[in-house]
Amino acid sequence: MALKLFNTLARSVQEFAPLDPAGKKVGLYCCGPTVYDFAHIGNWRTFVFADLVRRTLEFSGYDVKHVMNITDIEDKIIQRVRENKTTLREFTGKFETAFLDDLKALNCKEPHVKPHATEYIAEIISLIEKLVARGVAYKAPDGSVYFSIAKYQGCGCHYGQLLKLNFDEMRAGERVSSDEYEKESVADFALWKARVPDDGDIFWPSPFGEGRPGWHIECSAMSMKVLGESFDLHLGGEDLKFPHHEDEIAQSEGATGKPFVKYWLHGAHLLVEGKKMSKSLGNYFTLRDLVAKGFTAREVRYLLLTAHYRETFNFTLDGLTGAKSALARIDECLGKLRDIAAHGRPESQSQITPGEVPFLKESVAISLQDDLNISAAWANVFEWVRSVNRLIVENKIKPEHALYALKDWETTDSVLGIGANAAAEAPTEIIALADARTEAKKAKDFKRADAIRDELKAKGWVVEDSPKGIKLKKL
RNA sequence: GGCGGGAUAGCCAAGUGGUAAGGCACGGCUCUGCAAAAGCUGCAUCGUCGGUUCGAUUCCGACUCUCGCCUCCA
Repeated sequence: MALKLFNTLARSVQEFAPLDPAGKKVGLYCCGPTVYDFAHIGNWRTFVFADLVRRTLEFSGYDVKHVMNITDIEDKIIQRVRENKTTLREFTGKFETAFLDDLKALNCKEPHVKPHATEYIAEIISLIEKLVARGVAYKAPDGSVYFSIAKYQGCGCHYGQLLKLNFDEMRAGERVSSDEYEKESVADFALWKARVPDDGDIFWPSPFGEGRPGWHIECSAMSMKVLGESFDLHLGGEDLKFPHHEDEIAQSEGATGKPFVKYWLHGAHLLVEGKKMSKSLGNYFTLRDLVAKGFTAREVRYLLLTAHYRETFNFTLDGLTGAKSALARIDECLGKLRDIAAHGRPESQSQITPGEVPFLKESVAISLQDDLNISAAWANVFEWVRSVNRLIVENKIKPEHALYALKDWETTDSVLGIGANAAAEAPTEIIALADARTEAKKAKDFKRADAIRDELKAKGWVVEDSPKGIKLKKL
């Protein structure tokens, strides 16, 4: 079964076929962060989605080159650099580091290439020159360079590939009033922004005069430089369809005359507690905020991965608590398998073959190949967990079966990226208490045993009895 | 105003023209000294109104509500 993905260009689910004639190499570009602040949970949904796309491609056997840009020059950045009386590099460096730390905490695979806009000024300038030479860009009286949509369309190019555009019906008035630049047409967008006093020392020389790149041009310049003039996949949040991605297409195809990207994938936004996230509503969370509330990045990743990427997802704190329980169910099952694999169960008399332990990786692969149906994939996982638990109860899992099941899980998890729970080592004080409880139990002093159990719970540890002894788990 | 998504149990969320996956929460049973974990088990006719059909939650239309883009935005 082949991988199928929803291509915004076609507005439909299509079978994925890479540009590579050998059908092996895949170029993947995802619009990265603009580093002016800590990324919020909505941003993370998109990056976790991108990670799932990459992992699914790799799981399907493709050799993926994953590129994610870091936008380190932009209006808001300049404004904040000025407000904070710092330097561009220092300011953006801080948030880039935080971003990459969080990305790692969420177990997102690191992109192979992370180009910075400020390191691609030369490529950006040469791309703009190409557009000017082809007559689809012009220099305005204010010194900025704009992309002319009319000229572009005049060349027979199609502007509006990702969505239906109707300029007559658009709220053009608002655009004009909010725009301070001297464009020929309201729909035109800046490729190069002329230096203004507020920019301070943040500018670069260019054949068009001192200034800085516009917002969209960096992605065209960097993606084509790293992945070629035509590449396979370009991802981003749904809000980027227009104008950002549409403008990227125009700039790129306007310069090269070649198709820019074969498949465009867009991730939907999320709501938090049923409402649009906003700082004033108090439902605006960064990953750090959630960690401070006692949740783990692993739980956040799981929760972000419970819904289909094209559906608006309602992210809630209750949902995170539920994620903790759901993960514990998986961890519990894996822990039992590890115990069996490690110690064996000599009393097991069953003559089952490994084939009786259900396969997981195939069913998950099939679910994900259907336009990343992650919800169905989790259903596969939990059905597997129940089957395995049942076999364990029935004493039908031998060490070799457990090893086999764990291997199957490991392969499956290479695409889910949930990983193992960081099993906390109990401190000696806790172990001593647990031992005291065991002694009390032996003496049939259950009152004391229960009191110790409550004490352990108050200290954040749960003690479970089993035929093989006690087990301590961190709450 | 233009364009595009949604509305499925207490919550989150898949899916299908033939009476609805999975997770969380909740109830019952088994196991347990009691728990926990685990197993078994119970819990929805899919926003409203029409239409097509032998039959619709699934297709079509209308309506209501809701979210997004059109302006910086994941």
